[in-house]
Amino acid sequence: MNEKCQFNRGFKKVPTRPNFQEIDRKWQSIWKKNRLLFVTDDLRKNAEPWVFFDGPPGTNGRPHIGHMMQSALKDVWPRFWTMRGKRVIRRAGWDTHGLPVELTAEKELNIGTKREIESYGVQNYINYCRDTVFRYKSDWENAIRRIGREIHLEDAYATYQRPYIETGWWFLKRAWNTQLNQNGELYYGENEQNGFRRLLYRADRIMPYCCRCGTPLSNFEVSQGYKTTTDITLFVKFPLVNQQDTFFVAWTTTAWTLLSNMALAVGPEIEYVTLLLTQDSEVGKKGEKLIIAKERISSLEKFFPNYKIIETKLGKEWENTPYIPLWDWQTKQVRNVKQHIVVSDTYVSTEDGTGIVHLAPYGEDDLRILRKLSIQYFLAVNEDGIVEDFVPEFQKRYFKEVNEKGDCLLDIEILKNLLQKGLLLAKEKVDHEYPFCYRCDTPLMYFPRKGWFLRMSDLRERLLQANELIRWQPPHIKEGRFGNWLENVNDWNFTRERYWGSPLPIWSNKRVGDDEKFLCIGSFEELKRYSTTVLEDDFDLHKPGIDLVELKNPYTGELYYRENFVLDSWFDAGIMPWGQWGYPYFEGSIEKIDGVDKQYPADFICEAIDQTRGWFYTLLACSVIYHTSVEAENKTYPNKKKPLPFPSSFKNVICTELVLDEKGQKMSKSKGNVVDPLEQFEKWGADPVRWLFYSVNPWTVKRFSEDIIQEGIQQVLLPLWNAYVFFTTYAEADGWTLEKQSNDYSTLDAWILSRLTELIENVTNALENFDVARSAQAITFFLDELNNWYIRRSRRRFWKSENDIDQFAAFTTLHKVLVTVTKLMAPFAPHLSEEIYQGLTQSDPNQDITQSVHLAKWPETSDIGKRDLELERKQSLIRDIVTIGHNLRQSQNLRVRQPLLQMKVCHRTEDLNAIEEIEKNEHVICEELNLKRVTFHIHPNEVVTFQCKPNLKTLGPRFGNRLKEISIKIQNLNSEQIENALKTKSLQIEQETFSLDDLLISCNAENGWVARMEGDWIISIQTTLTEELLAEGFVRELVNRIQNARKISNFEVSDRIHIDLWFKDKSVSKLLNDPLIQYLKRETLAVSLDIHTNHNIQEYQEVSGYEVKWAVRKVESRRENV
RNA sequence: GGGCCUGUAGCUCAGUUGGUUAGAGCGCACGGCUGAUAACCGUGAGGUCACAAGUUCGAAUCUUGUCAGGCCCA
Repeated sequence: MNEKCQFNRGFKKVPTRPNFQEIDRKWQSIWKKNRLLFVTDDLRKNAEPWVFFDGPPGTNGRPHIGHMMQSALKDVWPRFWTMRGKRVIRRAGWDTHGLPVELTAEKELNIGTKREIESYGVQNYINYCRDTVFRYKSDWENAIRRIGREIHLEDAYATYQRPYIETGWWFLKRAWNTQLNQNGELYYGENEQNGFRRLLYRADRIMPYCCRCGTPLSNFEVSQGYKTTTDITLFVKFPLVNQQDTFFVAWTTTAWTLLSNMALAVGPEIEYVTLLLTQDSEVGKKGEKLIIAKERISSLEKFFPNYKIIETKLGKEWENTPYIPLWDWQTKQVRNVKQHIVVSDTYVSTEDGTGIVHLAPYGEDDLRILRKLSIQYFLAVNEDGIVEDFVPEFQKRYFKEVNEKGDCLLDIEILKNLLQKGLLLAKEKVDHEYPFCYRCDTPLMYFPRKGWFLRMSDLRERLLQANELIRWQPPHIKEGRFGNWLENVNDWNFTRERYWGSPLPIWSNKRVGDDEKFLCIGSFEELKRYSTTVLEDDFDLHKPGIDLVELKNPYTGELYYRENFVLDSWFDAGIMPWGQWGYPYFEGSIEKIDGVDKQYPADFICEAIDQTRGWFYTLLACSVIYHTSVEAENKTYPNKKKPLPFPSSFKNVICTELVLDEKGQKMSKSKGNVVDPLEQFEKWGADPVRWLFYSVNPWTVKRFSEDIIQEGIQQVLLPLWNAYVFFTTYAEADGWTLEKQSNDYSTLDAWILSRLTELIENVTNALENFDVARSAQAITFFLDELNNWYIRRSRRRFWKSENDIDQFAAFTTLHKVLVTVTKLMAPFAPHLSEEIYQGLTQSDPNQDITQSVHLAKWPETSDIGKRDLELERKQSLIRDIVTIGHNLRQSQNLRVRQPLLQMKVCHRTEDLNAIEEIEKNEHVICEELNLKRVTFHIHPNEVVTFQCKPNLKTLGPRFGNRLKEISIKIQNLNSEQIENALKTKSLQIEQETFSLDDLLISCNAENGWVARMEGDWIISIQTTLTEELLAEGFVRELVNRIQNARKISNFEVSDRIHIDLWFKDKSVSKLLNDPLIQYLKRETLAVSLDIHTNHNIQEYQEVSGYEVKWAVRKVESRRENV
């Protein structure tokens, strides 16, 4: 035993049932008082690092049970690797910026629009946000502590702190300096290289925008405000240039966007037909030609009853065809001539409309195509929703102005205007889902807004390559959800037009067009250098202060003004590997020990699956950018080469799934089925709740059910505790101490130690592979074997007997097993493991915290010895035989307390080795099955006779009408022939060969016996009961009754008793001969026994068919008497 | 509409490159054990492995399709 034994005080019996909550509190306070985590850090100061990143949770709500699953899982591997000697820095972090915080603040301040925020005062608003941030922090800390997660909370990083923000600036400056050309070549430097473009750029992007609130909305906000509305949709005729009376027909659900029509889009491979109208109608005069997609004809025919198709062309053949704008002022608004032409793009479909799409800069795809083709555009409706003055027909109108009937007035007027010009083919009212502002119910407008982007699409290949280096659990995420996302990755718009966030460190000279220049600032020091005003060292980098900072180019003297954005809080999260240390500027406490280079990349992260597009993605994106920037630097400055970082900032990741309620429903406040984690910890204790999360794969959707918690207690935690109670009970009773060890192991000892070796292998292996459920299963299975075979079988060895050495060996074995198991369980059930481990090692963590199980060396197989597979196989043979024996007893209704004379055992292939092995364990079988003896036989005919029936299912198809004849032959086989067939596994009758499948073999025992063939074993048990056997059975029943009486009377296991017995039928006492009386007394620790013959008692109870009454009482305990 | 996942006993889930009769726990029924355990053990009942087709000597497992549920995205 390598555990340090502080002083040998002997073992103390422990309560039969553990109080999990009390154990939690006890150890949490000891760990805290003795600074376990700090001591751990100190001990592992020079050890090889194993890196864990804690994804920063947002602190704008209370932690729920799903977060607790995260905590439970995140806690396992740092503990495991610490025990294996690695240095694992465990530092918590908080995600403190972003919209959720602002929404909380807005709600509480009862403001909602940017204008309201401005009038409340941006500084006040920022202060308020900062205060809300830590509103829930203590709830989080309590929950994390309560579950027993070991992590530095007192030293948590927070994304709003200056060092973290500065890391973001450092990072963006690197992205700014990193430049790529079309061949994928890299350059690194402040000045833009010819033909290269920066990873960082500004562009327009379509945002859902509320023109009343003056705010773009996030996807989440948009999804809350969908409503069904009725809109007028128009089929509009766009006349072709130089082709009289020929029109493209496009369909739109937002008439007002026609004012900004820039182009028409067709699908390149879609077929378009030109229809000739052969009759005047509402849609047009006879002779007019209309171009629509061929597939749409059937749905549009209703508008033009008489037509013929005169031409069919593919979309791409129409490319670049010019058309006449709907209003002539439209041409004047842009300098570029390239507009009002047909373009082709694969996003066009023929599912609705005409297969021709009108493009205006109010849609994501529209803008993408316009930008791709360098088509300049103008906005006829501004961000306030007002039509610009250059539109003479509708100037100053609001785009969603409605009348009493709810019709949109602007749309109607546009309709009328087009009708007048003969450019309207048809109109339809359509119900569809349209997003409204969830705050003020204003219809949203998709509006192009400026924003800053990271050029992720150019880094797609690098992202995919980095992903190759990651091990995903479950594995399908890698190629599936995450891989697909990377394949289709778009540039990352990482800026927001909000207030509470890290500020974008970019300043602009605010000139128009190509003359606009930017300065990207990489640190506070750099900011001070360029600033026109003096910045104090405690200057807050947040808005609004930062907005007021003006920069001056020292060479040109030109002034620069801040780009008014804050950073996406996902960006904050993505730079966490560097941000948590304030890299490269900040020198803090832990990070001095070793910098970011050793704490990168993470060996392990673990978050919920919804992070695929969240933290998992931004972490990878940032690490790829960083990796690329270092590569670019090395290319540009070959003399100063830096080591290339790992392309991904994490190597292994577990994606956890949702935790549902007991019925499989999503937990939600409105349903009232939310489980409060703290309540659960108080109800069950931390370890039982933790175990729930380990027993099922974390990456499958799981239900939170108290039944399963209870199951874990019953199957794992209580069995472990019970084994511990057993050990301490007898160690105390017999004064066994660690000095009385013996390696003189019995077969059973060797067996359980061999099983223990396997357990170590399995648990270690599973944890190394991030497969927590497998390790939990292995532990569960082992504890069952320990309790229900090893301890049950060895019980008597722990009682005081003449053979001290064997008793010592038993104690030594059980002690070793328990110490090892508690170490293996320490990462899962830290409190219970510590409690038991301390009880077993007799150390005192209050004196020396380094004796904690969490600093123990992780068990290795070599600590125990080699696995003995042969021995394990033999033991399982015995258990098989016992099982068959139980089975046979049951079939004859012979309870185990009734002794039987004999069992015959035979192996049907005459496996002498197996038989010999069983023979050695005859006593075990006798005890388990309450038999007088077991005999072993080589020839089955000594045990049973065989009978055989044909298997008609297999023989039928083979023999057809010969079946009857064959069947008779088979039925007439004698026992020896069948036995022979069993041995050789085939049978020859005349010319036909039969396999064992063709025969339904059964066996019969002689009279007074019952037999069964199971697998290769043939077992027979004698069922005849003699007088002596019945008497013995009766006594064993009495023992049982008296033991129960002892228990009911709460006697100690070592208490000596006196027994009184009364029999209704006085002759019964004759059954009890002296050996049986002695047996009865020995088994019940009775020092005396009276059988009353002279009495008159009514309340008898039936035992084995006899009327009996019994009573017990305690007598002075004198152990040496027994 | 697209992508991914799931569907195995009444319930919760295992099932490892395709390979004997598909497993465990809970629950149920019956029986048993108890000088650690108000606990436990044994036995049994309970499965067309969602459905269909295909590949194969052989499919819960591989392929395709259908159905149902979930998640993400549009």
